[in-house]
Amino acid sequence: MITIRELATASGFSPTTISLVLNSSPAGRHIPEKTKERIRELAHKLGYHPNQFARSLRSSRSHAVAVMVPDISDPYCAQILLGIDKSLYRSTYLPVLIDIQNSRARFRKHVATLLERRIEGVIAVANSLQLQTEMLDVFAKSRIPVIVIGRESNPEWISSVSVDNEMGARIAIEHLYEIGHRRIAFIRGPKRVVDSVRRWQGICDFANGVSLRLDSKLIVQLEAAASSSEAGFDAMNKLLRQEGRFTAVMAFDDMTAFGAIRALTQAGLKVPDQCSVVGFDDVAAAAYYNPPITTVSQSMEELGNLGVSSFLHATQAPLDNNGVGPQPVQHKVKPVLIIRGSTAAV
Amino acid sequence: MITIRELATASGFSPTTISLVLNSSPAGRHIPEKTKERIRELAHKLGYHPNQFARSLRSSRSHAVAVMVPDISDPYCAQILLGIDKSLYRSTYLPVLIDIQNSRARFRKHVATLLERRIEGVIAVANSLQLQTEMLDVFAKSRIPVIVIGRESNPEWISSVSVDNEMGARIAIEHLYEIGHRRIAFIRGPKRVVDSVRRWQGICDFANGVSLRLDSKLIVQLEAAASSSEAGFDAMNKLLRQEGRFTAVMAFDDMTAFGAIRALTQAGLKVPDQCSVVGFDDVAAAAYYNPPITTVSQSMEELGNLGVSSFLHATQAPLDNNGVGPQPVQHKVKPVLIIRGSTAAV
DNA sequence: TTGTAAGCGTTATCAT
DNA sequence: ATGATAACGCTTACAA
Repeated sequence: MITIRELATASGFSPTTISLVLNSSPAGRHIPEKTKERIRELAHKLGYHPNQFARSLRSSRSHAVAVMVPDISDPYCAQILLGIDKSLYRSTYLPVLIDIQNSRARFRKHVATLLERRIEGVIAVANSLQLQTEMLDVFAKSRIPVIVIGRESNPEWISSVSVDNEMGARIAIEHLYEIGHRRIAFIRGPKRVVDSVRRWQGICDFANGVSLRLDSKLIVQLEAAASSSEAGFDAMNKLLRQEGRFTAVMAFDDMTAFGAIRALTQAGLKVPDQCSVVGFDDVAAAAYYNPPITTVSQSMEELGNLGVSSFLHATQAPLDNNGVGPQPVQHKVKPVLIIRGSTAAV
Repeated sequence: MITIRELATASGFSPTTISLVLNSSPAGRHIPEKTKERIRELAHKLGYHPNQFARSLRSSRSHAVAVMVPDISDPYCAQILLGIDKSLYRSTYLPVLIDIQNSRARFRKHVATLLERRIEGVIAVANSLQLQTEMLDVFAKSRIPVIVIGRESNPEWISSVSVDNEMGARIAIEHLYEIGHRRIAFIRGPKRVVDSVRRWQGICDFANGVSLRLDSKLIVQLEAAASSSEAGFDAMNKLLRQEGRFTAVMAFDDMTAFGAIRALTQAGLKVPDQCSVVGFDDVAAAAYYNPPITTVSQSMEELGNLGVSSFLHATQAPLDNNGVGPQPVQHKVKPVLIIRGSTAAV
């Protein structure tokens, strides 16, 4: 691997000149174009690639951001990652993907790694509240900005990007209501997840507004911390076993909806003809499920984009701000209803 | 951020001693346990984290591997990533995730980044053949080992981990045959994809063996390079429009199968009662699709694991090998049939 | 217009 | 048993 000094000897110029040219430094503005040309050419020909370690060591800038996900195989994460990656690609930052695997031990081991690599920020996708707090402590101590993407929640003193869950739930139930559904069943998210609470709030608000009665028999509560299609399947079966009738189901999220639809189908009920189902998230599979499901889109790619902007903003800010650190920003994006084949008029 | 020198002054020892202790270097074996204890404690108390840049600069080892995926939001990648990540976690290597987004421009820009960061290897998931060749040139020049995971294909002079596609296709059709299907339709993968060819080979072999006739009317060919549920949907409709009857469909992969099932359902045909469908890959969604699909499992997590072992092997090898570089290894894993709800006896 | 030299934080080598 | 020193490759004052 060729170094700048070798390049210097090879070209007859000094390392300084090479450096100035290759970085287009303002200090090198008086170097004649011809020289620059020659140097660049030679660098290319010899396959010179500046050593980032040396560079980082000198400049104490790593140009790396940690991107933390609770579970990389979660389709919810995938879409957000896509957005993050696309945005980061235009910046000078390289993402260091960290999969926490919902394990505290892993989290802790990774923290050390990240600090050693001097990452300049953390973009965390939908971490559990507990991890967040811990994260804040440890990264704040090193003045590393943390941006949380995904779940609404956070203390005000941390930057976040999330969807307006309350509004999302409202537009979903509104849709069902408008196409004539009155007896609607609900699969509520786990109580400990903030999103569940917000979404339920949206539902209650709407129901109150139009004097729609929410029948407690038609409400099941998800228990496990993580949502899954299995949980949705079980919940739906519980709903089917009780006597109350319903024409539509609002699932906590898409995964839950998938399970619910399977249960419905297995019970011989056609979706959407005999029962409508709506999800939440607009996970990739929502579009190709059988049937494709009507859902509330979080536009997760955009969440990712916004997360990156927030990070970029945060790293710039210290310059403006006299040592206090940048003000955290709370982005909240508007959800959009995507109508597909899992809902129909009664 | 505290440095080793600050730690030295704070502790009263020299940087050398600190380094020896913190790295448990053999050279430090004569340092009394008490001293070591004290140093470690202080390091922890002051939150000392060795600067990896300095370390890498000194040792010219980055402890980083590039993990290249063609498209991060592809569920096929997700599972493999999971395996890679889990294996890498136990090693000293940090993955640098690179999403190529199927774009040559992105690929090229990233190559520079990777070389600058002195990554020690590349684990590439299912890249198109063209990119592979290019990759080999550029990385081979820098003696960086490349491992290709996923699609069977490669020249023998490159390490790879892939599933036995021929066998996979065979066990799939064998399953259909055993439960009584004789008129089987096929959605073949794109011609340019090596996997398609292999899988088709497996099918023909089996058909020959049992003298099963393959009706050309019942074969549709996917055109686009990438498989998608939409393509499967269209292909299935084409199949439905022609007059030949069939009781089962073998799809190129799971995504195709999803689309096919949707088309079948929309046409009023019940899966599996009126038509069985098998996929290939065992993507996560295969388990929670409606109905859950019978498919050939590539055990992608294991592919990921094997990819990492191959990489680890390759980086170790130069030591054994006198400068020639390690022998590439071709791993081929056995696929397994996962029987779920999309197939039934005739 | 170009070059010299110091220093970023670590660790390996050689002293003491 | 511990310490001084040089070197890894690069950037940037400062000199020329």
